Amino acid sequence: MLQAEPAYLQAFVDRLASCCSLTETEQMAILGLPGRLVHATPNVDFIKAGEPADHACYVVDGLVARFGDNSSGRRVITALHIPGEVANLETVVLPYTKAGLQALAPTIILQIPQSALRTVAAAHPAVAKAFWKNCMTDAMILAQWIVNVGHRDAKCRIAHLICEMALRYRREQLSGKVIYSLPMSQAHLAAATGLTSVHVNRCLGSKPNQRLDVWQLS
Amino acid sequence: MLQAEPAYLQAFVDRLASCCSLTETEQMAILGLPGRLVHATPNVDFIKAGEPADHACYVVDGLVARFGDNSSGRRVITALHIPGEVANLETVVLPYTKAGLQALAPTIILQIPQSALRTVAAAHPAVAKAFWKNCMTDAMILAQWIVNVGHRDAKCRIAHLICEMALRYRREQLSGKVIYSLPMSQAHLAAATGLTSVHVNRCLGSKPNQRLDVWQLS
DNA sequence: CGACTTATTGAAAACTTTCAAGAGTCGTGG
DNA sequence: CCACGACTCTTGAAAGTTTTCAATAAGTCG
Repeated sequence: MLQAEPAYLQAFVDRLASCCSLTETEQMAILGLPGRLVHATPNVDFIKAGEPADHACYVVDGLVARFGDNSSGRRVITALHIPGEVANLETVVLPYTKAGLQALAPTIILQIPQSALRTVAAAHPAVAKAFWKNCMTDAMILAQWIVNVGHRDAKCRIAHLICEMALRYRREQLSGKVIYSLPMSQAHLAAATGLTSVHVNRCLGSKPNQRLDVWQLS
Repeated sequence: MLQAEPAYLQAFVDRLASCCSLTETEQMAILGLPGRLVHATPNVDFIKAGEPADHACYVVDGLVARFGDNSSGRRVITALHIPGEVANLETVVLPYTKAGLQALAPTIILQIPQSALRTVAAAHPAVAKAFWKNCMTDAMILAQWIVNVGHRDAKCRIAHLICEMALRYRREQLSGKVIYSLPMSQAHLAAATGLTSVHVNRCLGSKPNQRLDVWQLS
């Protein structure tokens, strides 16, 4: 397990630095984190619910979903993670997760050992604070998600999800327009919005040949 | 603003210590936090959405709800906080909250200045970690809440909320039975489950004189 | 008592799911 | 190159759930 060759983690550092000030040293400490690149197969959990995670999962490319489970066996998406995000940073303080992690499309993950993350956080209080803040930003997104899936009708849920993801992808874009790919099936969208895939399909008001997976907002 | 006379914060320390080891010194540092006791009027925001919070709100007695807002003006409960919890500990790293905080019943709040919390966290890394962990526990509850309001039918949502609160109150109880009071109106319950108050009423299968606010589970 | 909030009930309307079936897409192997 | 299987998307009709609207009872507090 060597240090990742290209600076995959630069996007993560940028994300942290955009809301916390980090010194050069602190940024280098994060960039120097060791990691192992793996491919995640779509629709197969690469982190299983209930098992301790010995590494955090940084999304290099693709799309990752966090799954919960309603009591009747249906799988529920509670969060999405796009490239540049760590899907389970909370495991640094909470090693046992009740949620599973799964790629929705072919995805590249950088596995970062917990031990390395803890070492960096302990050595650099500002980094620990940035991690904490990053986790809380994710938590605010969870709260927004509750409003979305619990208190809006079907069309608004879908529209809101698409717009939320637009905002999250925007940080990577230079121009005013946001063009992004959301490689989810309608069934995935249903699991993320608390609807059936049939109803998602109807709400999308689909005409033949309409595609879900590329969106452009101005 | 003197140090709170009785050890109101003992319950919070116990909560933190139950999942993180904290030394005597660290526990004393938390117990020694300054604070001001205030009464919160029910159904009036004591923390307003969008304003920076210069203090964290520790619930001494009563019940506090965190509110979001769906786009059509309906208020939505995204979290509940019972005595012994800090309702907005995340403001230590995220001073601007998009959520409002409101008491659902007559409630006593201990306002703890952010500056004091930051000082303690900076001086004691273990305390900072405990705070972080406590925040992430709340975030896991948010994820569970998504499953509940987004992916279950009405009866299950209500039942699940009542059971969840039972588990959270249980830590305060000595015996095997859990007896607790959940001082929410049916309209509050509706805002917490994503239903209408009319439907909550029907699901409770109410007969005359049935009371919502005291539950007993064995 | 009187004003206010909360709880209750019915009937119609709206929304969403379920079930079932058919069509389109994609990658694999014969 | 085409057939096949697996998965995704699409559509209709019936059934089920939840909301809306409206009105009445019950409870709380000054």
